[in-house]
Formats: sequence, structure tokens, C-alpha cells
Amino acid sequence: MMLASDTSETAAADSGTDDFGPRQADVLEAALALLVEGGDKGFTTARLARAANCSKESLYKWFGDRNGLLAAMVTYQASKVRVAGSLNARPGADEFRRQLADFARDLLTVLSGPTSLALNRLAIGEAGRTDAQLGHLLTERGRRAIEERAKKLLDTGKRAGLIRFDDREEAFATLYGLIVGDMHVRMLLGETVPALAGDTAIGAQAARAIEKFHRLYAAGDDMTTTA
Amino acid sequence: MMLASDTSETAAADSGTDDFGPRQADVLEAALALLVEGGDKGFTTARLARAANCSKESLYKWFGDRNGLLAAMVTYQASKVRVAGSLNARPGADEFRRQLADFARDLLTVLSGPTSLALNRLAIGEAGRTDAQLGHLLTERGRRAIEERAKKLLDTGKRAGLIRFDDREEAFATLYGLIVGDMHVRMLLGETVPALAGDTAIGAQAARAIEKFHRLYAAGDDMTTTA
DNA sequence: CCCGAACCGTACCGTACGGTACTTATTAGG
DNA sequence: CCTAATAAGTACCGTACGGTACGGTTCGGG
Repeated sequence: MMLASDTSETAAADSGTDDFGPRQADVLEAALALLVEGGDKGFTTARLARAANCSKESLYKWFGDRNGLLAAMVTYQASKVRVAGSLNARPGADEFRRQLADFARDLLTVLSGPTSLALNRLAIGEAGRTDAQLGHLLTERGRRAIEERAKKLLDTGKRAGLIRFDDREEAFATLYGLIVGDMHVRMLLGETVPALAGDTAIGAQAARAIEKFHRLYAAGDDMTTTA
Repeated sequence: MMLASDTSETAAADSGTDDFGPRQADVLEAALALLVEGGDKGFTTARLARAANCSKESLYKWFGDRNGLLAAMVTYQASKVRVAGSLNARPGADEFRRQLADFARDLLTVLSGPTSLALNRLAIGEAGRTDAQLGHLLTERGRRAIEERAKKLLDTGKRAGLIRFDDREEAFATLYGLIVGDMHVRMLLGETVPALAGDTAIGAQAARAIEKFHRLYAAGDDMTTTA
């Protein structure tokens, strides 16, 4: 179903405060806002201290290091964007299709969110160096949840006899590719992708992708029964 | 067909010297190597001057600015990786399928190349700021060629009555998504994607993708492709 | 042979950042 | 009222980078 909004958490004491106190959560909120606004270039400890009304010394006491701060930002944001999804164990054909479309819409919404884009840009910019623990953390905390939900969805569809596949990994990769395509990279590069401008465009893109996925993986009849 | 190898150009005076003299080409070669090795953090003008045996002053005389240098690196690399592809105007079914598979393999090979990854990381890291001309340049000089080739390929297939589609843009997006999926982003994040480790793995991935694309867009099949 | 252009190597400058130390203010507990 | 802890604010330090300036060297043309 719905997912936590990516923008405008002013109070921000709803979730994600599991591992960080409320003060730290506020600081991390300001840090994310700063990162979204200015990229990693505009994100400095001094600026964050000024923006969050805290001292640099506190930053280093709480997060140890700049990398620790970035890691905390990743885990904080990941804990805030929990994708739930309805999990009917025995859905009908239409309901299953709707669940797939919901998943596609949620995925596109998350990936196109400014905070997600900023964090991915940061991790990608830091990848390819010796340390390279940020990208791994991002995939671990961010992608895993989506992958889990998708694979659970695929399993239920298969168990219900609605779709058919041998390799679950490949099915997921196909689903992901049909939904996202190259739009993620294009957005990461700063392009404004028209197919993701607004909720209706996202819904249309999701519907197209799920339609194709259904044509590829529908069980039983060759095609949708309309033919 | 084949494409210019992404690695190990020691002489490197074969192509890409159209807009840059041989000395500048050597410097750009060293710059790309430096960027591949250390990311944008390890890429500094002083290090490049030392690696390329030139002076910083020459760098600034030739390329004007650090951004100019990066832009020159992008255009230089783009000019070096020309994707050609065979262009038979009236291919048979098997040949067309082979052309599609060749395209898929070339695409995956280019995207997984270390230089491409390093440049994309750089452009993505610089995106989201006010200037943001590097990502645009990268898509313009790098992606356009691939998109052109793919669309030409799709048109020939449609003209030959082998595939059927209404929206060429959507068909291309589907093709791209089936081929690449999320592997590009995962590689950008530093992950080693098993489906792209080695030529045989790339070929297998390309074959899987083209097989699915064929199932979606093959003409004459009873599955109607209209959305 | 000389001149000028190109260029290498290096030294230099200003700035900005990560990280640390120090001073002050607030708060809680005895 | 005193003390200890926490944290804001600021000043500070070392470093590293982008960009510039300068002396020395090579090389081609007149």
C-alpha cells in the first residue's frame, strides 16, 4: 500500500528514532535536508552544525566520524521508508495484479524521491574507493527490503497459480527492469524523467510495466484471457 | 559487432584524437586511468600532472578549468567508444535476433567497463548541484549513440515485419530495462554483479533479455502487443 | 646561432574542510 | 548552593586542493 512520505517530515519523531535519540534524529533530519539541497559538496560538518543548532563537537561525539554520520543518515532514512505492502496469502488474479502494480508504484515513488536520490548519489560518488562501505550499506538497508517484498509477492503469485517461473532471481530482475528501466540512472544523473513527473505518470508507468510482466510470466493460458 | 575495448589503451592514438592533440590525448588517458583507480577523490590536478608528466599550468592552459578537464575526459572517452553495430536493412528473423543480442552484449560490456563506471560515478556525484552540466554531457555524448543504434535496430525490425510496436520510445525503454535491469546501479554502487562477470555471463544475460523482448514484441504471434 | 614559443617542474597562495580544544550556559542531583 | 554532566558556540590546527606564478629546458624557424 502506501509508504512513508519522503518529503516534509518536520516533526520526524514517528519512526527511525529506534537507534537515535530525538535530538540525533533532528540532526539527521537536518543533515538529510542539507544533503538533498547541496549534494555532498554542500554537506559539511560546519554547515550541519549551524543548520541543526548543534556543535561540531557533539556531531563527532554522537557519530564518531564523517563516515559514521553518513552511515547514520543512511540507516535513519532506511528505517523511515518502510515499504509494507499488503500480503494476502491467497489473492485472486485481479488482486494479485493490483498488488504488483502497487509494488511498482511504491518502487518508483521511492526511487524518485529526492532523499533517496541524494543518498544514492552520495554512495555512488564514494564507491570505487578502498573503503566503499557506504554503497554496501545502502543496498543492505534500502534495497533488501524492496527485494524481500517483491520476492514474497512473486512467491505468493506462484503458489496461487497465477504466475509461473523457475528462477525467482531472474523473475525479480525482470520485474525490476520492466518497472524501473534506465530511469533511475537518468534521475541520478540529474535528468528530469517525464514518465515519473507526478503520481499519475508514475501510475501509468507502473501499469505498463506490470502489464508486460504479466504477459511474460502469466501461468496457464498463453495470455490474458481477453485474447 | 565489436566495440572499442575499454581497458588497456597504452598507445591510445587510434581514435578520440579528433578534437585533442596527441599530447592532450595522452593526458586524458592518464586522467581516465587516475579516475578509474581512485575515483574523483583521488583525481586531483597535481596527481594528474605527476602521472602524465606534464605541468599543472599546461593542464589549465589546455582545458581551462577542472570542469573543462572533466568535460574533455567525457567527450574523449565517448569518442573512443563508438558503438557501430551491423546495419542490414532487411534482416531475416535469425539475423535480426542476433543483431539484438549483439546490441545487448555491447550495451552490457560498455556499461560494465571500469571507465564508464568511473565517469558515471563522477557525473552522478556532481549532479544535484547548481551547475550540473557534466551529467547532461554524459547522457548527450554517451547515451545518445546507444539510443540511436537501438532505435534504428527497432525500426528495421518493424519494417521487416519481425517485431511490432506502436510507441518506439516505450519499446526501447522495455528493451533497455530487460537488458540492464538494476545491474547498472548496483555496479555503480560498487557491487560486483555475478551476471556480468566475464563474457560468457554477459552473453547469457543478453540472450535471456532478448528472448523476453522477443516474447513481448514478436510480430505474428497471437499475443497482441498494443497497450 | 639566436629567438620565441611551448612546456615541465616546483614553489606558492588562498581557501575550505575534517577534526580538536576550550569556554560558557543550562540542567539535574545531592 | 555546589557539583557534575551535557552541549552550544567559537576559535583553532593541519592538511589538501584548485589555481597561479616563475625559473629552467627543449625545440623549431629564421
